[in-house]
Amino acid sequence: MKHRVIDTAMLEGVSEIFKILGDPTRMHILAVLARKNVCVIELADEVGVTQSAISHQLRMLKTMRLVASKRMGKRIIYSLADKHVETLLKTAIRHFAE
Amino acid sequence: MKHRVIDTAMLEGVSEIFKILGDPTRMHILAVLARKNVCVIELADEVGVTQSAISHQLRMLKTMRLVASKRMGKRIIYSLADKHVETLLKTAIRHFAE
DNA sequence: TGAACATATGAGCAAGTGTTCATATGATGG
DNA sequence: CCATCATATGAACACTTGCTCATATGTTCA
Repeated sequence: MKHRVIDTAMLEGVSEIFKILGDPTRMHILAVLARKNVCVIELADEVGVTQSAISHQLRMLKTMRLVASKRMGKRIIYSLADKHVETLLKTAIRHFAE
Repeated sequence: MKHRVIDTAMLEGVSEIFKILGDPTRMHILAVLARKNVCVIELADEVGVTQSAISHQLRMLKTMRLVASKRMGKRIIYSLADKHVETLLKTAIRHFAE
């Protein structure tokens, strides 16, 4: 292996973010949240998987700081963490449209 | 499940691209190719995995039309498929830098 | 042509992933 | 305060993934 020209840590970091986005369910969750802030049950309904599956994925998305949450009455409302995430999503969609 | 507002096929497509980018080895390959066009052996050397592993990944990257190849003497030189891929990579890196 | 080099491929395996089911935890409001 | 609703969590699973090893397939040029 030659002298390293490329920052490995950066590669790991970037690919980790891509990996998160590389799953249809998570992508769907983010796409819904890009349109409106909703609770877990509504997410499950929109995405079409169980509440449990949504919860598991939300935990991951939250750990990676892609989504945020706040309690509203007896619901917990999820939203995109920041504009940054939104930009990333929209860029991706634009790129896909080609 | 409610009336579908989001294009599922699009979600699948976009997340499929992200999935490809969501692996450090593939990311590393693309990062090298963003700097120069090289043969399989040199890629293996730079990335630090076996020739076989590189070949397997290159096949995937080629199928997804992210890289292109052309024979030069006894070597096969790989390169990024187009500017489009390059843009995607650079965007990702910029986003990661934050 | 054929020995040597470059790349591709297939089987097999260990590790990782996303889902479901069952259940726990937590918070609310009557 | 406690029944109920909302969310989170853990175990188990089928499935996928990326790697290695061995070998096949090309390609070149002496």
